[in-house]
Amino acid sequence: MATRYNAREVEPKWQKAWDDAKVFEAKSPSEAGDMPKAYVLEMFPYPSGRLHMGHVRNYAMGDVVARFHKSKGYNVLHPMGWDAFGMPAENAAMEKGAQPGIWTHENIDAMKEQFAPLGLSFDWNREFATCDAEYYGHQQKIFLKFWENDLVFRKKSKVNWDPVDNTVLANEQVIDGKGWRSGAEVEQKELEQWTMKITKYADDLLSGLQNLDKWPEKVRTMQANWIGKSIGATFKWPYAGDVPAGGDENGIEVFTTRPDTLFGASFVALAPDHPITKELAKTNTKIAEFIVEAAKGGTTEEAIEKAPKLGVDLGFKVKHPFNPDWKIPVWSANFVLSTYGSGAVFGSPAGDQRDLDFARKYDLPVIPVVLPTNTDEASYSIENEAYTGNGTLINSEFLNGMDSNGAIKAAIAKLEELGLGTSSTTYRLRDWGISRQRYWGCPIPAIRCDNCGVVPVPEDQLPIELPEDPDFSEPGNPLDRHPTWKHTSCPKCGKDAVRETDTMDTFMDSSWYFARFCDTQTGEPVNKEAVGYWLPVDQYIGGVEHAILHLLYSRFFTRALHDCDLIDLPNGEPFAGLFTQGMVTHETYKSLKGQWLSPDDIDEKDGSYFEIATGEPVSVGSIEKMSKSKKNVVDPSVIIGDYGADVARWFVLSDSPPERDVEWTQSGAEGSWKFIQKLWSLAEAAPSDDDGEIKDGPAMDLLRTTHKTIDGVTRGITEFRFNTSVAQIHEFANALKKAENAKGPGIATARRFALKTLAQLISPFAPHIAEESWATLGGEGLVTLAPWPIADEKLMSSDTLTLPVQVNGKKRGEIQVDKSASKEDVEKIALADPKVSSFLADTQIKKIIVVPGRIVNIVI
RNA sequence: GCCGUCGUAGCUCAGUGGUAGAGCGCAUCCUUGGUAAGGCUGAGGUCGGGAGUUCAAUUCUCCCCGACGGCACCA
Repeated sequence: MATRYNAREVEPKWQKAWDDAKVFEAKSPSEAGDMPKAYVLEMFPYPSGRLHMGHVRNYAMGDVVARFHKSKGYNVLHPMGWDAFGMPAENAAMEKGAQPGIWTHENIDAMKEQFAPLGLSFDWNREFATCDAEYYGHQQKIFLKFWENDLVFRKKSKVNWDPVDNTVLANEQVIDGKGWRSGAEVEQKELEQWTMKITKYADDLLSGLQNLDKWPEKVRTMQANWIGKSIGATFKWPYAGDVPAGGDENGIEVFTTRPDTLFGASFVALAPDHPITKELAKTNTKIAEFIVEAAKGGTTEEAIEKAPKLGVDLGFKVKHPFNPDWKIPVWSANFVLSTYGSGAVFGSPAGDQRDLDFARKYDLPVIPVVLPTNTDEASYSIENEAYTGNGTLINSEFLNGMDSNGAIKAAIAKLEELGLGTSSTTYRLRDWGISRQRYWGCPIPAIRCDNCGVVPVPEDQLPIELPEDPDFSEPGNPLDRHPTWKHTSCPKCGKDAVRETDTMDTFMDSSWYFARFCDTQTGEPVNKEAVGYWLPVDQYIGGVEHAILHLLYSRFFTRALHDCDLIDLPNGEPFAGLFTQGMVTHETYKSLKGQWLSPDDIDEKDGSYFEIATGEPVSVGSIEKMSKSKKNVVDPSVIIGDYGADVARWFVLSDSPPERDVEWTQSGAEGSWKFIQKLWSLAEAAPSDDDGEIKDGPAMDLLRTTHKTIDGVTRGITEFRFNTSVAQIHEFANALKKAENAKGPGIATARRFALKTLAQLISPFAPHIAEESWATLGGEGLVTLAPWPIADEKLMSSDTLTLPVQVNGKKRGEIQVDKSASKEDVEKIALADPKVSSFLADTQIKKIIVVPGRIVNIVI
């Protein structure tokens, strides 16, 4: 008797079976023996309290990979935890009076409850939250190690300062120059920051990218751009007169990638906050005014792009390095960045658009020095467009006639000979300031003592725990104004001292959690042996928005941990394979009044949408990432409640390629529901017993289809194209449906084999119905633990082929030939085909092209 | 401006130097004891546009158009 598939009963049953059998617990290296290991990790979530569809997609993908490897006999580590520090908890504290710790743990509990019904193959034994004192205590130990090894230091640097909330803001928290929370105009402020020496590894982080062949090209390019290696020369421009106030004795240092254009120099420009500029401004109001003016420009990209070139003559000159008689004026210009290179450049207007714009504005000379290839020197001139390419050097004394590359080398050699400079490499990457004036983060284990300066907290005093009674009634850092927390004694001299009240950037927390997962019980920050076994993560999955920050910081951390001898990871790479999945999107809806409406608020009638509450028409907007603000969210828990986890999982894996966005639609969800039902009806209709050997006919066809499907689905998984696996399973299900009416020797055997294979193939995607089908079919044990089927290549194709026959490149007929037929035989059969021959009447055949196994083309 | 990805059926996407495909949707019909349904059949495509290479181009090359993403006063 046929029954309806009831996900609500079936899914919890199998989740319990997996739990009872402890199938998702990773084995220790010694238990694993010869098993290969697979560390599958999805970026751990921030515990916002609600699971969203993006999570479902991310974790469903990881689950496919993890379950597949499990079936392939790997020892799989697939852990889950919580990236639990950060601003939202403090915002909740300020808005609702919730204590961040309590609020966060409530959220974790709520999300864990939502995770459970999804049936994901996590090893929950290894769960932790980064806000656990145990975890961040270890992080403090790592911090001390880094400190010992000069990988962390204190540095004054410019930061975004929100004067209302009294805190540093990250760049991404500054929107149009204003604090995202307070709306206050953000100030640039010099602050002492704890800083990670990521630039120590700049070159290694760059060259390491080349070996990450299982990373998306896009991410590698983004990181390479971010690191921004430039090869060129650093050299000095000696002063033509006295050393200006604030200046280095020997001259002004500049960096350039184009020393070949040196003879085109017409000015030297310093950043508005270069020491010389700042010093001169003290006695010169014009310069002082310029600094203020230059600082005004907005921080948005648009503002930067539109900002006109501005400058001020600083009133002194330098000598050209190659000709001491040639005096060049020194300016300060708003387009020179103090944070890049030495904060000073020389302007060679003919070869740089910015320099040209500047020169035209302030009437400085423009000397063409690079002649593009195949250009006549006599008629060559620069108007308002600089030539930045390579060419032949002109107007450049000893460099004349050389090509750009040769001239670069010659110019550097000359600078070295003169003792003014040398070839050098500059990076765009800057050291990582990690101080945050926040409560809800990992306390920095340092103590400030009037006698001894800044002193590390002794390791045996760790963890420095956060106080549980922060006061959020006013802006600023609750740690700093806490009545007792910061007061302590100096570990060195014992006198009264204060703790560092800044906490660490939350990106610190996520920079090593994957190493902690390897052994969450160890009393050390990380267990070297376990890390040696599990790392690198074989497959890491997450959003592309972390392409630079999190992934670069983690690559830095593993290098630093290795150099501090905390782990052994010679090539320093934490993630061997990376996949960045697309978002889940949904249509947006607006009411007549222009308010966003949730999909739950609307109804469809005859193809148009109406607001349920008012009956008014609804305008359908663009398809966008699901977001609370636009209300275009579909709650995974509701979907799971209505349709079950397998349907939700199936949907997010079906339509789009994993790296692209997927649009959630009601009809698509219903389609997934129907398909799950179909899978169940197929299993139920299975013959109860085999009926002998599979021979020719429908049984053999089904067997071939089965093997083709095994191959296709497997490749879809290993190539991270789950949507193609899903499509093949659809086709396979159709073939099985057809086979229900088929007759012939061995058809029951073939169907039973096909159905059991189907259960195995769907198990990484829709594991619950896979188990239920498997059990119905009499499969042994859990399908989750059954070895992955292997496609028999011999059975993937048939003995005869259908070949198209073209006449002059157009298809005119089809012929059936034996796989082993010779070219001559194929020609004969093609020419004999009545359809084909009708096109050949009364003509001369010029040529017959036979491509074995593919096609026949008759040229007339 | 620079870099990258993409453009195939109404929608979401496979695919390939040689027969243009799947799922969903749509239409017709069948079933109404698998019923928040199921099944049969079908329509629907100058494979973004143009040029080139080739016996043959949706596929390779070049140019153009469009969409999306990243970077961007980085010397």
